[in-house]
Amino acid sequence: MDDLTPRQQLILGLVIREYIATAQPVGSKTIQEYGLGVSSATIRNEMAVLEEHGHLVQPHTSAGRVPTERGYRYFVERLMRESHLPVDEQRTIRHQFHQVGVDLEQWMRLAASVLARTAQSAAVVTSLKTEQCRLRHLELISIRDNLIMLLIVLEGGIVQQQVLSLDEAMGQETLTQIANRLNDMCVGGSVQRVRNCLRQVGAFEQQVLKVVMQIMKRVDDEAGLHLYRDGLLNILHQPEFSVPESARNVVHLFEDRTLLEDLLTEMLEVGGVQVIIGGEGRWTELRECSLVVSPYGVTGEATGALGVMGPMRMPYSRAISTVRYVAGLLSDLFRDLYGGQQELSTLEEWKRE
Amino acid sequence: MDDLTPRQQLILGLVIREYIATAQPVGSKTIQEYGLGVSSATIRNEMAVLEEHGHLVQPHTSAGRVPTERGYRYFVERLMRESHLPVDEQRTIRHQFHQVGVDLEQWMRLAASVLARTAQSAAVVTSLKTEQCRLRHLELISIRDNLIMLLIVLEGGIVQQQVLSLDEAMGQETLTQIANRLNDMCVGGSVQRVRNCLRQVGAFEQQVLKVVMQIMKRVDDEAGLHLYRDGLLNILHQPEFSVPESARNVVHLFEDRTLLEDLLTEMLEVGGVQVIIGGEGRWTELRECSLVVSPYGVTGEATGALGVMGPMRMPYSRAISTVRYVAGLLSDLFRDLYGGQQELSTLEEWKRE
DNA sequence: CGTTAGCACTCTGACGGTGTGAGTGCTAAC
DNA sequence: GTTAGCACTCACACCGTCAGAGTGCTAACG
Repeated sequence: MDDLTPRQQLILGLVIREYIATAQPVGSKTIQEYGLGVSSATIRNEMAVLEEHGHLVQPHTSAGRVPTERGYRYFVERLMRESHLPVDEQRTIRHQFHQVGVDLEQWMRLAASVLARTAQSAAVVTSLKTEQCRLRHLELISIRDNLIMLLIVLEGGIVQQQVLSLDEAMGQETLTQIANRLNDMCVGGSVQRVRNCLRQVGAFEQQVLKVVMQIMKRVDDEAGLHLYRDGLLNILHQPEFSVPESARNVVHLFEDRTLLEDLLTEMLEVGGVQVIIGGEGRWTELRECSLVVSPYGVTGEATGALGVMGPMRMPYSRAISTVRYVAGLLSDLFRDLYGGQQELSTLEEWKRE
Repeated sequence: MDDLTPRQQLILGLVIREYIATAQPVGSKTIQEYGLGVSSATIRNEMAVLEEHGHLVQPHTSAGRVPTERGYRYFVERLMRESHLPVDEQRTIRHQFHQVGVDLEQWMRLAASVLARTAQSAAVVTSLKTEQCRLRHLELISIRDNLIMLLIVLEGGIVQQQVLSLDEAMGQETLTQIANRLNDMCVGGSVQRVRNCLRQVGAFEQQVLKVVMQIMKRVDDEAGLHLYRDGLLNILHQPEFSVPESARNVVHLFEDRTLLEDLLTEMLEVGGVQVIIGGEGRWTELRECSLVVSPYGVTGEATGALGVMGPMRMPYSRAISTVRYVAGLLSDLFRDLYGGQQELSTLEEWKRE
């Protein structure tokens, strides 16, 4: 059903490229100027066919053609040649990441900023979500009399904190001893392992471990997910958002955490760069927008998603290569943190069973 | 120079209130309907005077009047009666804060959300900045072979992390010992105190302490400042931002960290709720907007700023009472964390001198 | 049968003129 | 000092017109 003649493909590709560049409906004359060697009438005929197939539409009679959702989809999947980000841009980006040192939060913020700037779109990056998080370290710090801070470091450098109030005051030394004991028992373990430790300790320790489990569960349920955003302004410059109504719509999309979270976490299931065009029927909220997203991180250990958002009329090729490159770069950086460690800790787990 | 007759004040107040409510230029007839007992001609005369004084302007001849920056300023300082947030709203807000438990980040995020919702504006909250931060705890955690994480807890629960790579691998036990030793020496101290410890330790410890100092300095220089934002959509609904150009302008303001940071940190100098109307000549970027901001936190220990942003035509009374209430609430919450501790730690510092 | 020149047709968007209504400033009377 | 009355000024909405872009259709061509 979706078979177009080579000439139709060529014309469809040209129309889409032209429309992406100009944001104006494309007429047969314009296409003729590309030098296909046929008259505008022929191109009109072909365009009429493409319209029948649902790849193009006219905003009104006697206007040029505009790509449909389906047209873009065909373009992305069959007409576009995948390209790589120019090497000098790659170098610039890598350089920026190396400059900030080893800091997860900075990385993700930078990733959002780089994506936004390079793809000239709005960018979103989720924080890492561990497949099933493991405890790396636990610390109890006295804040004052009966207030203490529980600090948890998870595999891969995620730090979580929680203030607890005690019934009776405890000194820092006592707390450190308790923390050391709990560390010895639980480090490297998942929520289940921590639960198993519950029976072997006193009442206070149980209380602490319960909070630890609660936090680990929260991280597992991605409730502690962070969202780093940047470049909203870039897409507000696009002509499709000069109508206040649609501008508000896109700002809403971008501000609403839940929608983006749902969308991005769903992307974790499949690998590689995904392109969502105009909501693709499923996400009615973003019928005007397209997204290019990709998971990143270390499969099976900790993953996140990142992507760019723009109008349907988006320079897909550039967006895709940017997203792919940044996702790969971030993954490499995190692999250095997780990397060898992963094998070691699963080995440990396996031995104890 | 700024003395208006009581009737002029009354009319100015009514014009501003009406304009805030309707966003339409206000004519003499409209004011007459408030029942002042004078004719529209009289009101016109008074309005002409107010225009001479620079409190009102006409967008064009034969249009109603619109308040100027100066008019709003007069209104805020002399005509508006300060009110409190209704008790039931206060209760709702308090309830939300107590529900999330003790978590700085959640508090600030919630504060932004509450401000945005209650004042129907865009809201900004900066994270806390310690006057001169003090080390509360320091931790070294082995991540793998020669990668370790340095974890620093500062007075008031601010946690900072940094990954370090070592020349030679070190076990967790060694690291813990080193951390304990450093803790004993430095806890409770400022950057200066940490510097004093440098001479008394070995090469590796020196390296660690240098990073600690670097991070503490960064926190002192507010470079690690976080910005929590919410409610951009609220102000995009305002008619003044239906022109794409000004919509972009306000999004830019709201997205640009540096500008907001500068503005908010400047507010830390003075206490109480500040109102900035149309940039007040100094901030050309926000000539269309007004801000209501307030510092919060514990004076002399850790402070931040929060506020709302909207069009000049802003319901100042409600904005001010909201900002004041939320700032007070956050301060109270933090005082519980810092509170008694403050006296204790300054005492400690003093004893050691 | 595919291609093309020619032509009639349609629709948008810009332009200009007109009329209405809101709101003003001024003046003269109270 | 206040007010009624009036002339005046704009913004804005409403129309009709016109040019231009682009189409679809038809008939002729190779």
